[in-house]
Amino acid sequence: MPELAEVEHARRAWNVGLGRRLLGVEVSPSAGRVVREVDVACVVRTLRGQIFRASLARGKQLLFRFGKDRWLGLHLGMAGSLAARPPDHLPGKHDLLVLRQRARALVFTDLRHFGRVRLHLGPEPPPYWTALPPDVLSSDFTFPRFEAFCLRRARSPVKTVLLDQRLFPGVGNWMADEILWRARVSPARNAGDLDVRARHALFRTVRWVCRAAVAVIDEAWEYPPHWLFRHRWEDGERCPRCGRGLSRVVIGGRRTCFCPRCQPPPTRA
DNA sequence: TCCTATGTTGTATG
DNA sequence: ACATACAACATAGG
Repeated sequence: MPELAEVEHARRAWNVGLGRRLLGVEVSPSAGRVVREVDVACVVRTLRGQIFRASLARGKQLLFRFGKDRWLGLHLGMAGSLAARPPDHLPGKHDLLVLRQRARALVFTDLRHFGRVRLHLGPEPPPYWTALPPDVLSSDFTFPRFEAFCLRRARSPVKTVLLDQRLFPGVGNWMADEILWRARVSPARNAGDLDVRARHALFRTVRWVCRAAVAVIDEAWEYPPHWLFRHRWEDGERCPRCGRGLSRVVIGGRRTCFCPRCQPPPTRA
């Protein structure tokens, strides 16, 4: 379930092992697609015996440091998760990576094998990491930058633009719907056609939803009933704000749920 | 059997 | 070079 908040949750799930040594490293024989750009033997050789030193998350990207200069990059794909298990954990079918410590096993599970494992050696984080765009909650996520990006993607539906990780790292399919619903912007409207009110609402709401989602996962672990999240998954549900029946369509190849009353579609000229 | 699913990427087209 | 659109990837569950 990896969007921004779940990725952050995954990072914390491994933190229980910080400061402890990796006694063994196991890569599942079926991890071929996920461990596709690194040699399996190299992963084992690089990480085994090292102490787990740091964990970082940026958008949907995760980075873990072992020893002084060994970095493990993870992307959870569509259905990946991280967990700490008992030390004698027997790897399940989709446990693609298991890092053994004395007191626990740190496990990367990926049911759909859309995730990605990377490796980097050096005192600094890998170049791709350093080049990642600013977090939406950082001070570098500015309104002018947001506006310029909307202009660049002027002919795309705003729903599609919100999924662009170069500007909205961490925003995924359900978060994009949540943002648009709260900002009262139709997902079908082109990014270049947004009026100034809609642009401000979106800019504010992107940050609000990202912050709130992390807080919810941290505290309650369940999104409240007044979130669109709880109502977007099947046909026939009602808008938790106005009670009108929700619409479900496909935009840019992705399931999109919105309220036709709160988010009136663009009127065609 | 067919459809769906919280994501990215390669390729084709304009 | 840039923007846009979409099939493809692998798997499980309804």
